[in-house]
Order: sequence, then structure tokens, then C-alpha cells
Amino acid sequence: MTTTRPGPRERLLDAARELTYAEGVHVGVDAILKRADVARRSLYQHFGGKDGLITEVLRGSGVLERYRRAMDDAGDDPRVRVLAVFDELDRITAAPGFRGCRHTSAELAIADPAHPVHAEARAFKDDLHALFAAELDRLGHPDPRFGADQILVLVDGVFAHAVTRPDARPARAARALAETVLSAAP
Amino acid sequence: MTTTRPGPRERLLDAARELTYAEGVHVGVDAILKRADVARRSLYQHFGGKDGLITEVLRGSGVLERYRRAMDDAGDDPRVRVLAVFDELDRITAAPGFRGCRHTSAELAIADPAHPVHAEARAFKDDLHALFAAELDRLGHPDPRFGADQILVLVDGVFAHAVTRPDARPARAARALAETVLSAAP
DNA sequence: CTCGGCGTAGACCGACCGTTCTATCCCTGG
DNA sequence: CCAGGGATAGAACGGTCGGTCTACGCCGAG
Repeated sequence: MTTTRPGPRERLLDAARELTYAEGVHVGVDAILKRADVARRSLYQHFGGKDGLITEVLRGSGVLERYRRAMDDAGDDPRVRVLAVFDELDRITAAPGFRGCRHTSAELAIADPAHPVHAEARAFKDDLHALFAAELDRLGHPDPRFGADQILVLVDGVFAHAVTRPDARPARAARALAETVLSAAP
Repeated sequence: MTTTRPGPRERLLDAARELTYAEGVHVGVDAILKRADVARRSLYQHFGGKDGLITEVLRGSGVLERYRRAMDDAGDDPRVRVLAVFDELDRITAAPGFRGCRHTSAELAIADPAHPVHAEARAFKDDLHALFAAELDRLGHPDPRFGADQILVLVDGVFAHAVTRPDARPARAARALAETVLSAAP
């Protein structure tokens, strides 16, 4: 028995995930439909329209899970766990086809503040904030939320700066600064 | 005598500067022409097309000069001068209509790596790198270029993160980390 | 005065945008 | 067996895209 082909919904999500990252959220629906090999109608049936699709792509990006896994693979020590994320960032930003943070990119491309991608991006980064704050808290950091803000600035800085100057290896530069955040703990 | 109205070229640059920032580089030429109150032909006469115009907007953004001024206003001490930039960033990111870094935004919106905006953004951030490296060098920093990489990650991080979580006051979080970069000097 | 260059105004081009629609097919459940 | 829902294919909608074109107005230099 062969692995069954995923349904139109999954194929649409996959195609949109790839194309909106490589080309930006302004890719045409035609391109997405062609890549997904799906009928036009199915898109509007499942997602109500292009906006619904790209919002759903952001929701199911799996980026948070990737960080969580990088942490868990690093063991128990919060310091090692946090630094492991920056090692992962070094890999991500050096990979071919890297085009920055998907969420930030979508927000910048869509001006209307009422568009659902903004709420989705906000929710994602709030989750990320909680992820780091928990580690800093466990470490006894004097202000875990401020420390997590600093980590997030570093993470977003790596993503943004690697778009323009990838050869600067921003993840390494940021890692050294992350260490000072971690050393704020007693 | 009244101040003479700027020529079509200047009006186009001004209009494009405002609109591409507020709406993204995907704004239509019609909108730019209307805002500039300029004939369609003049755009292609002066800039050869939309690409030429938005590239020229990036080149003449004046952001570098803004940082330089913030530094000069801060006096002579390199530490104070660098930290003054982050105070300026705090103002910039809190201002109404803030929409991130113009250069990063343009790069993310344009996939084609051969598009001139990428070279323009690269040149801009290289200039910025030199600006900070000079301060760190003057301070006796052991590795001014690495330190400048760190500062740039912080700057881009402030811009990017403020798009999604402005209430986190990322410029303040980054400022504290910039201090540790500066304290790497003897 | 006349000429040339720059500016304006606006029609026009083919291409593409997101969306809606009709029509047909296929598979599954009853 | 048939009915029905999900999927397909593709035409068509009005609107916008960046870019080219013609026609006309203005003004300073020859």
C-alpha cells in the first residue's frame, strides 16, 4: 500500500507555507493553487479566501515547536536550553532559502492593522515570550519577563539582520549577548 | 515671496517615501502619482520606473544621518553616543505610524535577489556597521567589528520586535544589552 | 518668434489580482 | 442502485497592476 496523498486542505497549507515564505504573502492565489494542484473552489471552501489561508499558515507554522524541541534536545539546564535556541538560529539563518521571520514578514507586508495576521503574529511571539520567561524563571532571573523581552529582541534581531547581512553570522553575535542575559541570574 | 513648490522629482521622492513606508513597497504607482500630484510620465522620465524610484527612496532615506545626529548631540563619550542611539530608537518605535525598518521591510517584500533594493539595504547596514565599529574602536573594544555586529543585531531586533510587541519597549531591553557590549572594552 | 525640453493630462495596453460561478466528475453511504 | 457531498476544471467578474503612448501647455534659449 502506498502512502495516500494528503487532502486538498493539507496540500493548500503546504503550498501556501512554501510560497508565502519564498515569495512573500503577496503571491497570487493562482500560484498557490497550481503548486498545491487543487481546484480554485477548494481554497474558498476550506479557508474562506486567501486571508484565511495565510492566517492559518501562520497559526500552524510549527516554529514554536521547533524551538521547544531544540530546547528539549539540549537537556535540563536552562542556560544550555536557551543557548541551544541560538545555535538552532545559526542553522536556520544559514540555510538556503532563508528569508527572515515568517510572522514579522507577513505583518510588514500587510498594512491594515485589523488584518488577522497581526493578531496571529502577536500570539506567536507572546507564546515565545512565555517559553523563554519560564526558563529564566526556573533559573532565578530577577526579572524573567524583562529578560525574555531581551531574548526576543535578540531572536528577532537575528532573523532581521540575517536577511541583509547573513555573513555577519548574527546568531553567534546574539548568542554572546544571550549569555549576559542568563548571567543576570544569581 | 512664497516658498517655491519643489519639482516633480522631489515630490515623487517625498510621496514614495511616505507611501512605501505606510503601505509597503507594493503600493501602486497610481497612489504615489496622486499623492505627489505629478504626471505619470515624469516618474518614468526621472527614475525609469517604479523600481528606480523605490531604490532611490532607500538611498536617500536619511536614517543614517539621523543616527549620526543623535550621536553628535550626545557629546564625545563613545558609550554615551552609542546608548543615545537606543534612546532615539525608543522614540522612533513609539511614534505613531511606526512600521519597522524601511530597508528590511523592502527586502522582505521583494523576493528577487537581483533587485537593487537588496544592494541598497546592504550598503546602508554596512554604513551603519562602520558607524558603530568606529565608536567601539575609539573605546578600545577588543573586537570592534564583532561588537558592531552585536549592536546591529540589537538595532534590527528593536525594529522587528516593535512591529509585533511595541508595548514590550524593546529599545529599553536592547539598551541594557548594548551596555554589556560597551563594557567589553577595558 | 520659434524651437526644444520639461511638465501635465489622460487614454490605453496586456497581465494579473482575488473572487464567484457553472458544470462535471468521482467516491462513498444508504 | 441512486443520492449527495467533495473535488475538479475552467470561464468570467470587476478591479488594479506597471508601463507606454499621444496630445497639449508652458517657458526659457537661440
